[in-house]
Amino acid sequence: MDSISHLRENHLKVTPQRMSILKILDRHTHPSIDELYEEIKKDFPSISLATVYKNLNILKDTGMVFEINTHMGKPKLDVYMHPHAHILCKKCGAVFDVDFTDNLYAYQKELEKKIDGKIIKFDVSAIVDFCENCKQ
Amino acid sequence: MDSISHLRENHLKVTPQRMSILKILDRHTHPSIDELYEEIKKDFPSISLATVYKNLNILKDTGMVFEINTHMGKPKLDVYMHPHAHILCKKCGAVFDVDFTDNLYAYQKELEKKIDGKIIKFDVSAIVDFCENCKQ
DNA sequence: CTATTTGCAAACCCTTTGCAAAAAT
DNA sequence: ATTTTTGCAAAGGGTTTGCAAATAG
Repeated sequence: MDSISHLRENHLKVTPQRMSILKILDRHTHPSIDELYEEIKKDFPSISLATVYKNLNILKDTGMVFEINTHMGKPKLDVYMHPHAHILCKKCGAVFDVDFTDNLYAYQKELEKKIDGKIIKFDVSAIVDFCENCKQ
Repeated sequence: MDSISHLRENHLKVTPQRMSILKILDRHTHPSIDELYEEIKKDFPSISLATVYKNLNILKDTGMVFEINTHMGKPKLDVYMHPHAHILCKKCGAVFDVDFTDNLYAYQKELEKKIDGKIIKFDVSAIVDFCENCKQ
């Protein structure tokens, strides 16, 4: 579903600042909050950091946006897309997306059976010493 | 490995305050930092919150202790034990441990093959609307 | 026209830091 | 004897809040 429909469904107004946040997060570069802020300022030089925080909180409440705990440095931001896991590089701090596979879906099913309930979000991160780029 | 050996290996002194933190985390009740602080004060009424923070940072650096991002409310604390995943209850905020199974190990192997590297920590959390206790 | 959002500044945490005294090795 | 740790108080930094003006629906 596109961002605008998602906002409308949640009775949220479509403001340029809000759309800019979503557009940047849709790149899936997983910025930290201050990196996002710097990026938005390119389009909205006068945007307030408070506006960014307020929007992030609103978008988190709808489940559209969430934070990734990297266990090192600042948390990174992500927007919802089809189920995916994250690879976190300990060296450079980058976050990479990886798809779920049958094995992971099978574990999810196993868990749901075990707890007799539905998993509404499955958060999977693998921390590695070096990523592709850091291996050089 | 027991806590004392782990501390010695990392050239950390075995202080009563530090041991109290580890003893409490070993219960795997996943307290937040302030819940941990309240708990420690039962044993050390005069302990400083700064001491708790300093110890948590030191213990995180060794990989012994880490934070769980619950995506709601404050982060929770955990100590290392054999590979396990977490179930996070959206209703009450509680964190429960669940074991890895073959399916999850298989996904881990798949990922390691894909990235041609070793996963040093595999962080898996399932968020549910209600836990056992909240279903009532 | 009404309700939400923005931007600013101030307030409010939570976390870290500096330092002297105490404790561990 | 040396080094780390503790506890206190102060500083720091990220996040939230209140409010008037601007904007979206």
